[in-house]
Amino acid sequence: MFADTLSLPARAATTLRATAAVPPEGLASLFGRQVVESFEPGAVVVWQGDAADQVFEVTEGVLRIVTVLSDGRRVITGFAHAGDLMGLALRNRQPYTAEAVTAVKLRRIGRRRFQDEADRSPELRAELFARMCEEMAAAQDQMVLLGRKTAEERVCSFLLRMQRRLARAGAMIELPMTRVDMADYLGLTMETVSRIMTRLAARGVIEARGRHGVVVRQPETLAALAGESDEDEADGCRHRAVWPQ
Amino acid sequence: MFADTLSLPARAATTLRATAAVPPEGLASLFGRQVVESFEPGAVVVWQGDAADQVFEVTEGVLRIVTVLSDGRRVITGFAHAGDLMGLALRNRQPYTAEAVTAVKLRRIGRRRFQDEADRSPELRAELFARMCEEMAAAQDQMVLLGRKTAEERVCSFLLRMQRRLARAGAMIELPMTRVDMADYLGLTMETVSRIMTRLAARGVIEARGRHGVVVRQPETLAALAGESDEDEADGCRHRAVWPQ
DNA sequence: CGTTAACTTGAATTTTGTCAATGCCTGTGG
DNA sequence: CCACAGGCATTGACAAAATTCAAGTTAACG
Repeated sequence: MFADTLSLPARAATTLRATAAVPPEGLASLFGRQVVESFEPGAVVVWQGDAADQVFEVTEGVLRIVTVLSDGRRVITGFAHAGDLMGLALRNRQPYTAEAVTAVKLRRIGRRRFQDEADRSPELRAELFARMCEEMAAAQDQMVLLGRKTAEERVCSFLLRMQRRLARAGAMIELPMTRVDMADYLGLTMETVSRIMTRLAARGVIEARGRHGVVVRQPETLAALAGESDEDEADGCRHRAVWPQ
Repeated sequence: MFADTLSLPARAATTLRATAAVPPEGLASLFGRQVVESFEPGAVVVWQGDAADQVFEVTEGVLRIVTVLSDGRRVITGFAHAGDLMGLALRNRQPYTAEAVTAVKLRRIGRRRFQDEADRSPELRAELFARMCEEMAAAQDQMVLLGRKTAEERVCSFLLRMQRRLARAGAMIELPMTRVDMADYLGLTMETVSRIMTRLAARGVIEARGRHGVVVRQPETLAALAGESDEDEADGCRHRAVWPQ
């Protein structure tokens, strides 16, 4: 069953998501039968600590995935856009709160129903597996960003990711979240994010279009500043793994 | 198939790992048939960028999962202990290098073989799913740590995790990795880690036993300093999610 | 028992955070 | 359609946390 999934190229799941509205027996058809729910900006979809007995598919808009420490410090571990799933890592309790950043439409399905369907459909399992791999890869990237990147690199990485997600080079990037959201996602403060955005604009790397719009004027510069030059295939000192015995 | 897995309590997978040496038709029996390979401390098991066509099970010792940025900055995204799997998030290329911290014994299995077995065995799929959920939960925690915790909280969280992993309260914790490894895992410098460890020892919270041994003298203090007081069920302002329509 | 890498400790520096004031979108209501 | 309000964002000055650089120590290994 996993076979088809496992042989996909590393980022293929992204494509998979893009075309998810069409295919026959996977996630799309499963969620397609569910009622669409709507949330106003700021509305909470699930609370940290609640029973985690649902899986969600975002149909429209953007969610923020938030964890709050006891003293109020806030961490955003991710944003969920149209086509993204939430609640895959099924546990008894929600480890985070999910809030609507923009107006959001989504579908939900109960854990039981979801697992029954997964039991039955190899296609669904394959998609599910691909999504989980994708999510783990994203988490990996985020740990690198938070662990070792400078404030500037973090902001540039973020802009780059958003651009890739929206896929149209040269077009305007829509950043629906506030500066505080960006800061809590990047492990910075609002002020630092703001300063860096201003500086990037002053240098002509980006151009601000109101508060939530950005046009990337110098994609190469942005990529260089993001410290993502060659992360994935850096130097030449790489060898095959040794197989002892 | 996922049914049994999905109804496990949030952290049950940890228990699952502990007993993994026994059960009938899951991961253990799959890897049990493979040859055991040995690695010296410092040896590389897989290189970042290599083909990712293997899944590994650590039998003995500790691995560090390392990502290196082009300019040499190093991030450790995790440590793999006995019983842990590596390479679950199958992609075309390894997103990280895995190195032996201590002497390591492990078993490996080819991706193809692994997926065939997963196709066949519901038990294996359930375990696999549980492991992936566990890994995602750990990644989530790490993003919180790296995103918003102070240096002291990071070190204390780390000590606490290590203690939980080794499970015996009051007993000595073995920290096989170097201070640099800890620093690269916690998003700090070696010096900062060292200073904090010294300070904790001076305050009597922990007691150093050589370079790689630590006894926790005041577990409650350590937990408080780790900022993990109630993360998961903080304040009282929590309500059920609203179901519009 | 000596060597050496790993660790500790201290002082200076840097980055980022904090606090506070100002400015500017955006959406509401006149 | 325009004015206004209020949240959101920017900007500046200062403070703090952590890093960097530079010696010293020490533990672990042969």
